[in-house]
Amino acid sequence: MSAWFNPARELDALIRRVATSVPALGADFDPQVRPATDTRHGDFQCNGVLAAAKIAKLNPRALATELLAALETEGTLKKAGFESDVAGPGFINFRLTPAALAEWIHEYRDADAWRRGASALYAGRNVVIDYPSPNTAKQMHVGHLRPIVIGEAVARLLEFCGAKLTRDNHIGDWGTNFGILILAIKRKGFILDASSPQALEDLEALYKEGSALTKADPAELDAARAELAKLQLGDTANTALWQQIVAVSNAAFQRIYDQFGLKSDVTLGESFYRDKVDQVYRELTECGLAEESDGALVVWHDDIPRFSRDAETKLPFIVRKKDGSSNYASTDLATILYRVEHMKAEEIVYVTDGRQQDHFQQLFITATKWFKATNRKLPRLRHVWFGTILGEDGKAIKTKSGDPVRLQSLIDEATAKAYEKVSEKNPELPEDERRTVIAPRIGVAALRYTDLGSNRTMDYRFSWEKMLSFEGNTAPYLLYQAVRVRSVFRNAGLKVGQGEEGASAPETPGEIALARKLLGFSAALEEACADLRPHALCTYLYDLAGAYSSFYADNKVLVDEPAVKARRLALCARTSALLESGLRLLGIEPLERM
RNA sequence: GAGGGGGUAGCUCAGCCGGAUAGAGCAUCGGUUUUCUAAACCGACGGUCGCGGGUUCGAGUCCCGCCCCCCUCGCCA
Repeated sequence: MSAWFNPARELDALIRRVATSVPALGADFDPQVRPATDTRHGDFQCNGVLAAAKIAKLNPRALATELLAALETEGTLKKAGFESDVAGPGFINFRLTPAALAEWIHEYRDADAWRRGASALYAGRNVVIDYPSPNTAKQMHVGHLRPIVIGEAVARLLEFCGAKLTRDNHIGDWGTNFGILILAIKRKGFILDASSPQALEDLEALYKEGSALTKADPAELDAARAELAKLQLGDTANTALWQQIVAVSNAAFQRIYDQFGLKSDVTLGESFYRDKVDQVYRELTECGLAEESDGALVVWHDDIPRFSRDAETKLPFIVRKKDGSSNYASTDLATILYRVEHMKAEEIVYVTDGRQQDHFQQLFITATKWFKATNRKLPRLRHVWFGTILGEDGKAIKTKSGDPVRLQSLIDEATAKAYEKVSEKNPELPEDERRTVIAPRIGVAALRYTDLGSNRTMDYRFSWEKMLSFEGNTAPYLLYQAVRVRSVFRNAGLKVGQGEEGASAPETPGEIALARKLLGFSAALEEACADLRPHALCTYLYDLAGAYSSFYADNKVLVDEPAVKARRLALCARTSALLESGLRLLGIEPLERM
C-alpha cells in the first residue's frame, strides 16, 4: 500500500508540512492544491505561492522555486511518483509518472479498495437520512421523483464513505386530511382493499370529492373536523379506517420503491410521534423558547431578524396550532429527539424540496436552542434540498387535465421508449431480456440520471425528448459505455479483472488520459460528499466514459504484445468497475449488455 | 418588503474554496467502420459569462449597486 488514494489531499498536506521550513511561507500557508485546469500543466497544481509572495513582497517565481526545492529535498514527492516544475508567474505543477499511474490502478482495483480509501470521510459516523417521506393517501406523482432519487443517491454516497446509516422514511400519516377522507369513506360505505392496485386511486378520488364538499358546505367541514378529533382521541372505528388507509398507501408506495430499488431501515411516520409532542411543548415552554400567540404555541427567534417578533412579515415557528393539534414543526422536533436518543444520531440529513427551507432553518435553530437549554448533544443537521421539476413550458409539470403526472406513468413511458430503442439498435438480443431486464433498467436509469445530472438546487425542465435521448450526458450513454467495456472481456474469454499480469505502464495518449481520469475518482467522490451533491459524481462518470471512448477508438485492447494487452485490459477493468460502482452509487444498476 | 434559487454558445446545462487559451451535449456542417457493441469517435461552426462599478498580479468565480425570471413568507407537509 503506497499509492495515495486522493493525491490532491495528500499533496496539500505535504506542501503545508514542508512550507513550515520555508521562512516566507510558514504554518498558515494555504497551498491551494487543485486538479490541473489543463492537462498540459500536469495533474495537479499549487496556486498558493502567488498570494503568499504578494504578502511577503517576494518574487513569486523565486519563492515557488524555493518551495519546490524544499519539497524535492524532503523526498516524498519522488517516492509518490510526481514530477514537478515551476511554471508561469509562480505556479507549481505536479505530474504523476506513468509508473505512478499504473501503481494506483494496480492498487485501487475494486469497490472495496475505493471504499477503504474513502472511509476517512465518514468513518463509523451514525447518520440518519430522512427520505422519501411521502404523504399518505395520495398516489406518487412526479413530485416524488426527486426525494426518491436524490435521497437514495445521497444515502449510498454516505454509506460508501463509511457512515453507519439509518434510512428513515418519515411518512406523513397524521395530517388533517384524514378527517375529510374518513368522512368520505363512511358516506360511501367504501371498502378498502390494500392488495388492490386500484385502492389508492379510489382513495384519492374520494378525497377529492370530500374536499370539494367541505369547501362548499361549512357543516361538512365541521363534520370532517369531528371525524379527525375522534381519530385523535383514539376512536376504534376511525383508528381502524386510518390504519387501512395507511396500509393501502404503503402498499402502493412499495410498488414504486421496488422499481427504484429503495429500501428503508425504519418507517416511523408522524403518527409515531403523536404521544411525543407533549414533551416538546412542555420543554420549549419551560426553557422560555415557546409562547402563546393568537392561541397557537410559537417560537420566535429575535436574534434572526426574519424570524423575530418584530419582523415586518411575521414568520413564527408554530409548534402547536390554535386548535391544540400538532403540526410538522412539533413532530419534526420530537423526531430529532427520538433519533438522537434511540438511534444515536450524530448527523441527520433531510432530503426535501427547497420550498421547505424556511421550515428547516427554523427547525434547526429551534432544536439548537432547545438542546442547549436542556444540556443535550445536538447532532449535525443538514437540509439537502432540491429544486422543482418543470414542464416543457417552464411551469410546474402537470398533465393536460391539470392533474399531477403519475410517477408510474413516467416509469412506464420511459421503459417503453427504452424498449423501442434497444430493439431497434440490438434486435438480436433475446426479446425477453430486452423487455424484462434491459428496458426497465434503462427507463428507470434515465429518469434517475436526468434528475441527478444537474445541480440539485436548480429547477429543471422535464423533457421527454431529452430524457429519452440516449446521447450526451445521459444514463443510456453511461450504461452503453459500461456495456462496451464488458464486451471486450467477453470477446477475450476473460472475466473483468483477469489478464493484467505483466502489464506495462500506460504509454499512448489515450491510455495516459484514461489512467488520469481513473485517478480522478477520489476527488470527485470527495466533492460529491462535501455538499451531498450527487451531480459531481455524474459529471465525473461522464468524463470517465468520454475518456474511455476516446481510448477505445485509438487503442485496440486485444492485441498480440502481452505487455500492451495486459495494461489495456487493466485500464478496461478499472473503467468497468469504476463506471459500474459509480452508477450503483447513483442508484443505477448497470447492464451486462444492451 | 424579506429570504432562497437562477441569468454562461441558437437550446439544455457544466465550470463558481479566484489561476494559465471559458467547457460539454443537442442543433448545423464535415470526417471515421473488412477492426474488441457506430447508442461511438474525431473535427468545424458557435460566447460583451444579465448590466455597471470595486477588490486583485489575475474575476464567469469574491464585494457593492441595479435589471429580469422562478419559489417561499401565521396555523398543509
